[in-house]
Amino acid sequence: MTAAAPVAPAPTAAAATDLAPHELRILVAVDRERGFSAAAKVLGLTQSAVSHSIHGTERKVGAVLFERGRKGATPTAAGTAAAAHARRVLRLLDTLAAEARGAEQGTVAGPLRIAAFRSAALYLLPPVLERLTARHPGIEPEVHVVRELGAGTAGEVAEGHADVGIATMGASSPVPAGLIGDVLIEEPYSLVHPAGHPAPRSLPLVDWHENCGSYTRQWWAGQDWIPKATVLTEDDGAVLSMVSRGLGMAIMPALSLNEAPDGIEITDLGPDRPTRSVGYITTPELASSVSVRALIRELRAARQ
Amino acid sequence: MTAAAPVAPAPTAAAATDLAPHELRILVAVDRERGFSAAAKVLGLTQSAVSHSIHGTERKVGAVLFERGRKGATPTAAGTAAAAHARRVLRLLDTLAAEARGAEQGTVAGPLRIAAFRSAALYLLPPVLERLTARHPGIEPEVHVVRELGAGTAGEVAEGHADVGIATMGASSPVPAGLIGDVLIEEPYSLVHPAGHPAPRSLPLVDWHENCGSYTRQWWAGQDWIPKATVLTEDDGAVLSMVSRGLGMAIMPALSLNEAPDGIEITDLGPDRPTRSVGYITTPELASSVSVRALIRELRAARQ
DNA sequence: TGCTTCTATGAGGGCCCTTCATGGACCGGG
DNA sequence: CCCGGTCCATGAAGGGCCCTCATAGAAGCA
Repeated sequence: MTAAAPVAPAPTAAAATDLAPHELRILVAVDRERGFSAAAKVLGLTQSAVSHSIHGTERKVGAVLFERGRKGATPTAAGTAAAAHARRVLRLLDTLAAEARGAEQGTVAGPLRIAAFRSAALYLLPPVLERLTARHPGIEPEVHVVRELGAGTAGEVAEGHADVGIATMGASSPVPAGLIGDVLIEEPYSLVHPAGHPAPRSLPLVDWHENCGSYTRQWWAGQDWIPKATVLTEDDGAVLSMVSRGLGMAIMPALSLNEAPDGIEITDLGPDRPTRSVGYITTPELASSVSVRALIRELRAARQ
Repeated sequence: MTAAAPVAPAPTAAAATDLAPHELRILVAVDRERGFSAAAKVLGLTQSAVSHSIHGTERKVGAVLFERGRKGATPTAAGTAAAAHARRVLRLLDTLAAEARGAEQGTVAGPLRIAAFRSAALYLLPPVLERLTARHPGIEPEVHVVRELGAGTAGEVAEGHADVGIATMGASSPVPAGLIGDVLIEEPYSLVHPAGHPAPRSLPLVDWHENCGSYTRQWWAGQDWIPKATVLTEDDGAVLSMVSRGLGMAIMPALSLNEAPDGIEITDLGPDRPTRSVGYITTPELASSVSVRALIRELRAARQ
């Protein structure tokens, strides 16, 4: 019974496959800073530590995560995917502690990162968040305005930058693969034009980048009226500004019309008007988190 | 730039708040087993290690997670919430590695880890892998022979040790939960016995561990012939060897008969013969990877 | 009162992460 | 051309952390 037996120090070798939180943080930092040295500086570590850590991570994952070059490190496809997951894991670790503390006190607390496109952040979220924080004072919502281009708000959620996304959803792709969500409201498009204009339909159509034409394209196809010209602006706020100055007319969803200035007339397009769906998106693992569920409940209640 | 800085050994104290994977595993085990000692036994650890770990976890989380009592440990509300999150974190950590590998293979090539039972690895995979590597020279298949006991090849896939598993599938449980797959071939069992034996059915039945009797049990139930004795051997190779030496007869699937030595006679069991299904199993994440899809395509093509 | 079965706690050892030194590779300028 | 600058890689040494080994305390049961 002395120290004779070495008492197998590591009976299971399978444990060597999971990544520790510090490894995840290093992975995320390298992905963000695009370099080992830069990541080391941000983390307060040595470049050597980062190099060793990434090396070990690549061994455990079984894939090359970064392309090392003279100008730093650029993530491979595997590295990008791994960093996205790492952000989600770290986020979930944060909520674990926050919600465990909340469960002890019977409250709901912790940060809640929301990605939303501009008009949703300005006109849809404020009343919702007001009621949410009134009901759960511990929740700290944080809204990031994201342009609904490319992956958009859903991309922010998938990559672990946000917990919940407010997104426009085409009928074709309701929710991206690997995420979950639902439609909250279906809002109509209306015609907006300078007030008192004699022939608004003769003006050029003003559109903006985020307004993926697919929502209105089908409607246009059924119209015998085709605008002579189309002007593309930066965002829906700029569209309204142009219309109010008499420079054109536009087809805009209801959310964007909350900020309609004077000098603008809004015309309903009738029963066949185009619509777009606005919904929420989150990850499967966060969907069961208390704060996310509380937010979704308020969103649903607000849609009426 | 000299050694002016005191080189603080622990510059950040915030790192002390996140939970390592092994702590999460212990947390989940205690929640499931309702006791420190029971969890320790399951994890192959000491009760002391579990106690220390939970203590540290509670300190990091900032809440009491378990109510210690005479009959073990029962989770508090905070403990239940924490354990639920811990399970999600562990699952996300698993998918991290799997999806990173999948993303890497999405490019062109990479290692492809296949878990297969013995006879599949010896007689089913070689021609398939030959065509696969001929078509995709970048793919490096790596076959692990796994005994089809317990979780078997599906377990290897579920635990992230393999990308694709070749498994025998009972009609009852086609594919384990959380994994996806499909049946490739349905192969018949045949009677094998020493060549020229006057009364082969009077010999003892030779069976082997992996041959989960469930496939043939139903067939036996419909037979009026019940073997006098059953001998259990290590694997199907040993069964064939015993039969060839006249020590018994056996009911074996076609795949195992590829290596039939001389002195063995194979008899078809007729239209009501028992069959077993052999299929592939993979994870949803990897199912979309190029190499895995390429392998499955070749497997399907080979089944004819 | 023993026996059994829980958990708690302190001391010590080994693993692993980090730092410290290097070194190699590459680029641009004098 | 070489030299300084910027990357990352690598091997060796140190320290923190986690685990095991003891041992103790507490509670139920015969």
